[in-house]
Amino acid sequence: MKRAPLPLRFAVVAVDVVVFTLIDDVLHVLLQPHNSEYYKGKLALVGGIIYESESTDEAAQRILAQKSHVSPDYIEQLQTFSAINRDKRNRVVSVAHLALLRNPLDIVVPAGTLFVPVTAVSSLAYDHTEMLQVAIGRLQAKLGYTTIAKYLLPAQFTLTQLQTLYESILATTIDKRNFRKKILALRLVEETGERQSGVQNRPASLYRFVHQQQNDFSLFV
Amino acid sequence: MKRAPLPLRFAVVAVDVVVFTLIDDVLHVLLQPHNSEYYKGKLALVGGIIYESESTDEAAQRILAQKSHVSPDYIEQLQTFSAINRDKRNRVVSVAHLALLRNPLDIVVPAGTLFVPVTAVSSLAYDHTEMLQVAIGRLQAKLGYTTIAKYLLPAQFTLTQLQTLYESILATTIDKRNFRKKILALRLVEETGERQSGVQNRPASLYRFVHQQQNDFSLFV
DNA sequence: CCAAAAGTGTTAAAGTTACACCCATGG
DNA sequence: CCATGGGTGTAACTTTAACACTTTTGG
Repeated sequence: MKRAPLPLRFAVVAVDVVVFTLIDDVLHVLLQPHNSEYYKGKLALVGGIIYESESTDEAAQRILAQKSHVSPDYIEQLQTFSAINRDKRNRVVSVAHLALLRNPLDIVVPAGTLFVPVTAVSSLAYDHTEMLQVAIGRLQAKLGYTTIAKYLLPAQFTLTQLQTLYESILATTIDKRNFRKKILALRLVEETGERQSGVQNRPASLYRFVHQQQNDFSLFV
Repeated sequence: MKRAPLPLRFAVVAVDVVVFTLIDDVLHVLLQPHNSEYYKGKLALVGGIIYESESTDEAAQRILAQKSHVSPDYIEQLQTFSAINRDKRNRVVSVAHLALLRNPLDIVVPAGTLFVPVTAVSSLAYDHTEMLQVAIGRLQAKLGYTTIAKYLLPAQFTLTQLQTLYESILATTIDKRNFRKKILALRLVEETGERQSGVQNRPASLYRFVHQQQNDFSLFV
């Protein structure tokens, strides 16, 4: 009779965070040089081991702050990655998170840490390339039925900024008139009464997201 | 200066599985009496500790087979639950899974284990009530844009069976003509050429799901 | 012939798509 | 006055929603 394998009593539970932000209307992800002997020369998502005293969401926040000085405007759990050899050193089960950051340029990140356009990311350490793919898919999907975009824009923004965000992240183009009709008809945003200044063309009206959470519409058919 | 807390070196990583199945067109969930000193008298989802040699998905399959003799037709990861006191005995991080089972009546489950209509479930052990809620929400959402329903129906089924499945799980009613038009227009299913037998009314045509995965339509606006 | 469920079409309303020009501002 | 991006309406088409009767079978 075969002996049953042992329960995994000493699992390392980690979190990894895919932090997205917009720089010049282009989606960037926060990356760091990994600090292990393997995967030499590769970049990795920001991640680390959870403490006894915190949930994975709390761990994600803490690790982001400690390792990258980033304090995201939004965070949610993405998916747990548990392939046996996903980390070549130990058995590590990692809970991946998706985070969004509004003002990347206000942050002084540690040396080596950087924001990379997602289209320019080549292969990352561990299974982080897969995590990034899952995160991009999730962000794209959620743009369609939530107001998650608000965590990538300033408190006040123009409808053109909002449209450009959608076009950039979804890699499509959208008709300006139809986009504005839809967004306004759904009452996702409201005018602040203010307008742009310091532009050398007609200043656009500034909008804000309406406060109550709105997570059940459908922007694209 | 305050000492930093210790990394969690001895986390227990568990899986819990929400197994859904249809019995008499009603959604049921697989439950077992828990076997810990706490939560006396409460039912719990099927769950257990992962092995060193398996991913969480593999663990979910194994634990289901061992503890409930169930071999599901579909399984996916749902969400990871990591609140510090979610298990009163130890720090346990649990990766919840959603599973679907086609033929519950073919299975002889162990004594105590049972399928309970989801509407009849009261409070479960641990955070399993929350897991069940998340699972129901996920299943409902996925009915709208995937062919996940196929894992709850026999290989051949009538359009009425399919519609009843939707109505039952979504707790709505649907117009028969509109439902059939939509399902057929999307080419989600095709006629097998066979018909019902042994019914004392006009026998319905039997359909099967078209093979290729279809995960990007929208059934309900 | 009766009971039971299967199967089928049309119309009005709503929503979506495609498309082009004038407006306001700063320099 | 020019360059730049802001802002706006309509018509064709597609999709959705509402609605009731005839058909086929077994008993």
